[in-house]
Amino acid sequence: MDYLKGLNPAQRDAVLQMNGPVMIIAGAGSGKTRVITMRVAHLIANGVDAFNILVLTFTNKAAREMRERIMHVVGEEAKNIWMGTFHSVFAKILRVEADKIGYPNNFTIYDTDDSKSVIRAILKEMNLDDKLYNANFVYNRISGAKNNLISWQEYQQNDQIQADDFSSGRGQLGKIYETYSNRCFRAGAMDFDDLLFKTNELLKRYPEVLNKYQHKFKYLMVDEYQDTNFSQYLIVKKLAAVNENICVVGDDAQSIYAFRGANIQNILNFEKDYPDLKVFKLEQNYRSTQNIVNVANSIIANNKEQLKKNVFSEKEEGDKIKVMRAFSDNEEGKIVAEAIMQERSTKGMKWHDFAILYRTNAQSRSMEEALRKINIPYKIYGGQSFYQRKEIKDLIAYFRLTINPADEEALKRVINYPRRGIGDTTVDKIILAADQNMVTVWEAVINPSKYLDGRSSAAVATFATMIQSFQVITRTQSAYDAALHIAQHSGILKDLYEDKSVEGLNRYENIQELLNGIKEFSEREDIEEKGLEVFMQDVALLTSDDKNDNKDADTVSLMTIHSAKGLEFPQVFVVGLEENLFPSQMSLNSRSDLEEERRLFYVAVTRAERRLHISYATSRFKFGTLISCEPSRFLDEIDARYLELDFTAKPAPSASNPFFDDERNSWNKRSGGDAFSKPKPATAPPVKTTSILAKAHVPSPGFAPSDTSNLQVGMEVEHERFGFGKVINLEGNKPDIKATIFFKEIGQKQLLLKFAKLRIL
DNA sequence: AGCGTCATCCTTTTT
DNA sequence: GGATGACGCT
Repeated sequence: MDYLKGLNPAQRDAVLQMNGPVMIIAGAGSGKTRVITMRVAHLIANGVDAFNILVLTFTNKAAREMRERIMHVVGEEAKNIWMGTFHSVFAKILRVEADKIGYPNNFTIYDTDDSKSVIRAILKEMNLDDKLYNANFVYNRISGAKNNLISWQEYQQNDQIQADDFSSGRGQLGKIYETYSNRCFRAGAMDFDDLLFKTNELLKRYPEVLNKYQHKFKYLMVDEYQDTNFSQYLIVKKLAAVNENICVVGDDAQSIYAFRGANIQNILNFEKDYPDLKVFKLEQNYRSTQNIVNVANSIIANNKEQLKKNVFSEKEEGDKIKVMRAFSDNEEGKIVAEAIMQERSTKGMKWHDFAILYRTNAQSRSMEEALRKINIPYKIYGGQSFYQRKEIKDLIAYFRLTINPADEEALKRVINYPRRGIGDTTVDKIILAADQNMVTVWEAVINPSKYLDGRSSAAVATFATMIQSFQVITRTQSAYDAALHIAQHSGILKDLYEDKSVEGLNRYENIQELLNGIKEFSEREDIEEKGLEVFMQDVALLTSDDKNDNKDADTVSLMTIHSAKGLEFPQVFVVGLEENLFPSQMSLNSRSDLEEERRLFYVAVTRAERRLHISYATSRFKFGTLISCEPSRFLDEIDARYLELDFTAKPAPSASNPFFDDERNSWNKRSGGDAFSKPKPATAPPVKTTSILAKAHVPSPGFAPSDTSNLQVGMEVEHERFGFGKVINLEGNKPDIKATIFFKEIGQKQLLLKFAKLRIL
């Protein structure tokens, strides 16, 4: 019972409550992971078979770390626990049961890119306006439906949904959803949402299957319960229905995945589902100083929807929270980098004691550049995953196609890469043929003479033969041997080897790295099946940091706040506290979205153990144009007595930026309680420039092109991008009149009048 | 067919 | 500033 030592009374009670429904409301830093770990250990110590325990986590990383920690307490037995993300656990179950719902057990998992690509193809075929039917929008709509367990049939029959779609002019969404579902089914593919949707279908249609897993998983635990969506909620509820040994752990204040369908009501209403629920609240924060906890509390107090709790710290009061202002995103990077440099040397800390957290991935670049400039080692987490790089996806697509030849997205990706003379026209014909004959696309590919004319059919036949040879190899050889064979004989390795550019070299190395990873897999001794097929089962569900984490490396960590959830660092820099960035512009329309942003800020702040720094910039590049920014409203919400303002940063003299006037500087310089509130300077519409090059021209306020039909030589004009100039010649007839204009900043240019946007001065 | 150039859209956030 | 798709040239 050693593991009970070092737990506070609330923690211990939660651990000891083995049976029946349990909800643990765990404030930030309150030892949540520790409680889950110990609770599992306690179950095992009391005779529960590890095979009967299912622990669902939110990330693979969380699952892995938890398994390790449990292993420390209970030993090897921990390996037998079912533990993983919802997606990975139910993908595993679906592989076993796939035939019941009409899928092959080697089904492909489509990632978001695959899904959107399918949607784009459908939109094109249906000839729909891709602005109204933006692929992203459509994807989210379908995803939302699936997360709420609305099938395409139900979608089409639901009056409310149909009314909504028609009133927004998107009446075809139901039809798109239908086609999308059929297309995925034909390809033997499930998207992320299907993994949960189809699990629900399976459990609903096959009571004996449900029964089997209900008895297998006698004890269920769900971490980050506040982030579950309806689909996940229902799976858990069904699995727990017999034994009701369900323990959910979460913190409503840290619910930050509503955009993905997470329903905060799942935690707020848990009590209604299980009347004899035992609730435990963990309120003591062991992570952060009092100042940090107080700041976090003062932020979250602005939210209406929340469970009451009183998070407190008994650690030292700690430093005040430092707020830094920069004049540009690049300068923000610079002051953050310098602050890290200084804190490290004066406090004798390590690089890995620091983390920089941001709202969007795009913000990492300015941080990276600044760190690199003064030689601070860093590592970016998240962002583009290793598995999302083009060359990796290409090779993986060959693997996918070999394992599941129905996989249309994989086929489209590699049928003509490397080049083998099968162009878009031919591919379109194949897909059309498959549609018309109600067969899989692969069916058409292996019988090209039936569907195509002689010339293109020969190339397709060669391709089909190649893939078939890969299938033979894959069935008989180890994952590594098969993978290497495919990399070589597909021509990918050769194609990349011949590219001697720096990027080409890099791509080649990435392929090598993937192959090395597969080799490692092939040499593992803890699994029996080591074929490529088995290796591939997890790949779609892996994310970047699931690969090589060498946590020993002494580097500063950079990541989005979302991916920082569950982590902690001695010193944290939260950057980009600006309106329209954090809170995100997308969140400003609804109260609930804004509250989610606020919870996200809460998560960011509570990552810090000892010292928290917050920064914002008064201008930044967005979509390649410079815009000016206002400090985030969240800064106003923090009780000023916990803050220390550091506005020492001066605009770099070289960056003589026309957009900062003294007037603007002055409102930011006022310190005190309302340091961030703005006397609403008549903010001109965001200042736009086209590039940072000196030649960039800023159009006059209210720039509007004039009617140029009567333009004469000698007139002075302004061009949106080229600036001011004088017309020195006109030639050509009516619609095609060409003007030669001499621009002050750029020099002479020839412009077609019917296209050029000119303002006559 | 294949390649290069131009235009457009984009941004949340992740399994 | 970057990725992706359309279009036009070879």
